[in-house]
Amino acid sequence: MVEENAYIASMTSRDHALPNIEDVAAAAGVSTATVSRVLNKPESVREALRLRVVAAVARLGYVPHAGARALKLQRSGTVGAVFPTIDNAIFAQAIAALQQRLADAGLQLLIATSGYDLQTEARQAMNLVTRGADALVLCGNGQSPQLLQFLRGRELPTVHAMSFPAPAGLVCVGFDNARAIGQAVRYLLDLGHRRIAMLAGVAAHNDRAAARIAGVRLALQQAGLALSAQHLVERDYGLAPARDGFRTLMAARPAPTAVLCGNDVLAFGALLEAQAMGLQVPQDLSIIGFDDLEMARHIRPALTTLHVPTQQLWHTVADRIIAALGQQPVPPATEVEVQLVVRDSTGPAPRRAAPRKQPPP
Amino acid sequence: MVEENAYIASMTSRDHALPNIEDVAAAAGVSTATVSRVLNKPESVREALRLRVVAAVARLGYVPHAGARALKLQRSGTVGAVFPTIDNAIFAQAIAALQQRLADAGLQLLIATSGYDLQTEARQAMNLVTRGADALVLCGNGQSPQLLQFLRGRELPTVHAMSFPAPAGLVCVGFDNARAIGQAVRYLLDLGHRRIAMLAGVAAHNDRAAARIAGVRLALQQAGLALSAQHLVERDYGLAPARDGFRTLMAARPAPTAVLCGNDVLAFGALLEAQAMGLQVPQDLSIIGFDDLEMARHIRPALTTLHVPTQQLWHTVADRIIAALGQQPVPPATEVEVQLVVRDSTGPAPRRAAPRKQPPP
DNA sequence: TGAATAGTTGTAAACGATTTCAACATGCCG
DNA sequence: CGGCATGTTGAAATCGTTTACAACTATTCA
Repeated sequence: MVEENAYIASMTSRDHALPNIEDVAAAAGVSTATVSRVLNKPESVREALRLRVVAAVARLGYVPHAGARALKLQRSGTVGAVFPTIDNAIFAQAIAALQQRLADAGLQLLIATSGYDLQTEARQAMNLVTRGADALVLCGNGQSPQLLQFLRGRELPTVHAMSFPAPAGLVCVGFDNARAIGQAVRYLLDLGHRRIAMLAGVAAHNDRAAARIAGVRLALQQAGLALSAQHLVERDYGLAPARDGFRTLMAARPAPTAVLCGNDVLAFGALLEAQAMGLQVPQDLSIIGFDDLEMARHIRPALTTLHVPTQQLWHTVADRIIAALGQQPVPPATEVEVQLVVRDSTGPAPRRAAPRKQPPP
Repeated sequence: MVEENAYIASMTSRDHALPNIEDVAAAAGVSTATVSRVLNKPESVREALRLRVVAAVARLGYVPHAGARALKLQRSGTVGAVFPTIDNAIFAQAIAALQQRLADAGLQLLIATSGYDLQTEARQAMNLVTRGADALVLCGNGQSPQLLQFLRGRELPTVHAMSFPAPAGLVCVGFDNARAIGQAVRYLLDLGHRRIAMLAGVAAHNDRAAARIAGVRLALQQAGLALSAQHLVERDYGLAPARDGFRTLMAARPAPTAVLCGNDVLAFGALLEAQAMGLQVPQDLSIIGFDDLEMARHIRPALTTLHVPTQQLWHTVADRIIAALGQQPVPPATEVEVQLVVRDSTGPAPRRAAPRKQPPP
């Protein structure tokens, strides 16, 4: 059966190239219109013919040409997304959730990365559009003006994820970074901490990192405190930079009794470096993260952190995209809830001024 | 300036749709052929004309239609890759390296995930081809027969990553999983360990996990030992399953003095659970991972593991794809070197039979 | 029986780019 | 000044689909 079919196939198909819809039509003895209908609206063609066509498709191994399809339909079934990096579990999960939901709607995700650089983000986004993306997903709302202008000109459905609210005219799904981290600050204040430091992401070119710093500033200010310059360091999101940054923070005098971290990766670095320095967490020092990665509940001491409902957030992003592509109305701003999860890396402020060592003269 | 341009644009372009190459040609007063040449082979058109065209392109915000281009050129400039998951740092790094190198060659990466399921992998791969992928990257060489047949029929350049060698006719870049893990086994044997257990990935539907188990079996056998059933558990790659699996292994009697893990994530789980159980690593128990993720050198005790040159591996994968698309010869099999990195999670086998507790009767 | 209707199928015209081929202009040489 | 090579440009065919429209068949009802 199989050999016979293969033989027929080799007789009927043009042997120099991939099978065509025309080849299939010829093989099935119908017109190309019928083949197309079988593939796109099967119920509109008679059972007998349909089976003949399906058989021919299978026999020739026919796959419709995506480009031709996109050309005729004026859409590619493709959604572009630009992430700062892929090498951070929070974005890996984001991609997984986004892709999954889009795939359910028959959409393919195109991914690009910006390395936290606005120019690169703009280039990559335009590149995705060039490649035929029907819609775009971006992180935050700190895009370069020229990119925003470009998108406005194209009327391309775009969703800004992980920020809330967004400037007028933009569709966003996310949370208020400043307000979210305020919860953590107030929690530390309630525990009696007064010397609170921040190990932040690099604010330049990253609106979320900047918002988190601003949130800490604001919450401290509301308690009559300030975030002193020496109690704020910014580092790239990586374990090695985090450990270095943490060491810098702990060299400040007076040393902080609590360190708020811009994300969980920074917090893991801080935790590990604290252990290496012989500090007891949370007795000597409290540490708080942001994101609630899987490792946060497994590491010892388990990390107190701000839980971001990543899956929900990115599923919602996908839903907004799907709605927009389906010409359905899209709510301009959607907020997801970020909640403090208290685990074992935070505790009451220590009584002593500086834990353990005295500063060198 | 900007407003003026916008005004002109709105006058000259068909206002109902995106600008066409014809619109650009009209705006510049040239033929579509010239516009195309300016975009693809600029040196072949006179300076004066070229500038007129470039200006028109900018003014209209023209972007060539990817589908039309793919249709005419019979290639999309797109490479598909199917990963088991994205939510594991080893694959995140892989994607980053692959994407970066492909982007340098003007190629866009299309990503899909299989969830470690062969049927899903086949579906996703075909989906990527349908979407116009010019080439394919797959993990391992354990693909379903029908997928392999489909690919043969299409003569689609395909690279199998992370395995070596590959069956005849397949192009692969990777390492010999069994041989690699053999190094770790021999190292443990040299340290005096005799009761060596394995916390493996799920072998069914994952040729790499299976090969690693086989490698441990073989290396033990060469030393006159065997991997007993109770000293092998398979778990999904996640911290929670890893901890559960580790607990199961340590309940075996006699308890193992060393645990080889199928990858670093499993090893992290084992390490954390060991600490939770009050075991001293490496005094009571040695643990070895596979992959050498960034966390491996930061976690305490630092993890002894098999270092995989991920970046090099995936850059090479990209190079193979680029060569194949450029009609250049492609070496069928490329091996990268996996090396044992000794850190602090391994040590001499303890003298006592079972660490700490005695087995219940 | 004939006409109207509903249900299938085919013909052919787009969709938007690239590129062959021919036409034209220009510069050079004899 | 004629002929030839060289360099630019445009007209038109082509890639593989989808779909509006027309054509045809079968069914139903008067």
